[in-house]
Amino acid sequence: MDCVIFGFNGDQIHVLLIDRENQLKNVISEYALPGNLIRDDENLDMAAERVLKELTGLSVIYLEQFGAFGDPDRIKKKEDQPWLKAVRSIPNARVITVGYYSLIRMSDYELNPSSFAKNAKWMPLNSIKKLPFDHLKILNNSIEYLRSNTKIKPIGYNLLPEKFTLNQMQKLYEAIFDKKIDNRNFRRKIINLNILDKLGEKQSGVAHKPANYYKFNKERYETYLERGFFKFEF
Amino acid sequence: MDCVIFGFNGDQIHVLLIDRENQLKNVISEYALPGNLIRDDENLDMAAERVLKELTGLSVIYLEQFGAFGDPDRIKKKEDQPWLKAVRSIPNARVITVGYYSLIRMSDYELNPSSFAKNAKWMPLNSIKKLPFDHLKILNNSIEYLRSNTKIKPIGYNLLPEKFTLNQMQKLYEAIFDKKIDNRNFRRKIINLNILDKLGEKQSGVAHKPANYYKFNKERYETYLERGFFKFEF
DNA sequence: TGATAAAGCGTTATTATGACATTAAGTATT
DNA sequence: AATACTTAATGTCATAATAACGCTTTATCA
Repeated sequence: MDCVIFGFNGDQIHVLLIDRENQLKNVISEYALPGNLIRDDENLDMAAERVLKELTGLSVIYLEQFGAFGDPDRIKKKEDQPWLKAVRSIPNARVITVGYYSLIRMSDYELNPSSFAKNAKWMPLNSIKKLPFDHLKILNNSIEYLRSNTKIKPIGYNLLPEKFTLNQMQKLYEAIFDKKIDNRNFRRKIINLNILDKLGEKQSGVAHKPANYYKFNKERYETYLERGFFKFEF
Repeated sequence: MDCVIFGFNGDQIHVLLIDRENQLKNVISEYALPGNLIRDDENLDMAAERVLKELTGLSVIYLEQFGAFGDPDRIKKKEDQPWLKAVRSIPNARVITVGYYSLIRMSDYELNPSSFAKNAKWMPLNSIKKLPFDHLKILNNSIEYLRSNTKIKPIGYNLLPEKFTLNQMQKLYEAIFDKKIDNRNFRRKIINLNILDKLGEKQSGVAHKPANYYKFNKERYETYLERGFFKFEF
């Protein structure tokens, strides 16, 4: 069971990693995806929730499964052995893992540091070059999954603040796809979806034209979550 | 490891099931998805291939993972106990399964019955009302997965005969989505994709205007397999 | 020769798309 | 008070895609 928790800070996509050094001394410091074994009495969704909570303190409402990973050598890397020997009762037992991911507001997590584990840390997605085991593969899969999900479903309810501007939303999409998007076309598309309600409010104190605040229309958002938007509906 | 093998006979979607009675006497006759335990030395893709081959004789080129299933009570149904006791060394051990699916031409399978296991059988998808364990849930998930895949990728390369008519292709889509599609709009959409090459050939011996045969343009087909077709590309 | 059955073409009104430039509304600076 | 600066927000146009339709074509069969 491994969890990929994506966060957005208004600019970059981040991933929540845990520092295994704090879990165990005299093992090379290394950040990893929060993950652990599944108990015999819990289902996969429950396991994901529990593991995440135990390792990071985070209670996340919605975790989604995106794949299972089971290369026989996924825990065979030499540098991963010390950690396994220290932590697992059968260090070299074959382990298949199930990947879960979620999207959350980074700010929600940063605001209450006391209640969270000290060894969890946000890392900018682009800066993650190395992870133990097959976590890099798992991470890459989760990103692909996130991207294709973003193409067929609305997204942002759990990543953006409750009130947000269209440009904040656009930045989120740009961060996910790692590319610039034309602002007029983006606006038109999003607005025509009708998943947003325009609030009367505007930004204040900014040294430029203040933007309007929007929030998601939950009902329509959820309709699209179920239905999806496809080019080929037939 | 459980496999959902979809087949198309020109009219209905079928699913390949195995009859457990032939595997083991004095157990209630029941059809199930081909499935078995994963070995310690094989990865998930390999396991799916092997399990399928062992249980049905089928060598399938392409199996795709669609999900992991791990409710603690997925093998706790009373009626499934005799079979488990007879077959598993630890009958009530907790088992998490990974679902794989594939699409194949039924005719390929029917033409060489000798080389295939006698206890495998095609069942029309619509007629499958009961399966052991959580196989019905797995099957339903695979169908959902197949449908949403069909909306974002070309499909049919492994389901249709090498040469086929546009109407055969339309019937495949109608079978997958279980609904009628307008023939002119379907043709236009498919043709504009440019994934088909029109052969000079026509049907013969049919009591109506003979249809043109087409085949997939592999190159463009694969381009779309990778790229997908999305409404929201940004 | 006409009935039958499926194949396959075509139109129209509406909507969505991509590519592109300018104006608007605030603060900050002088 | 005037001007600079910065981001927000709106608009157009040519092209492409869509859904909802009806009619013609080409074969066999009786």
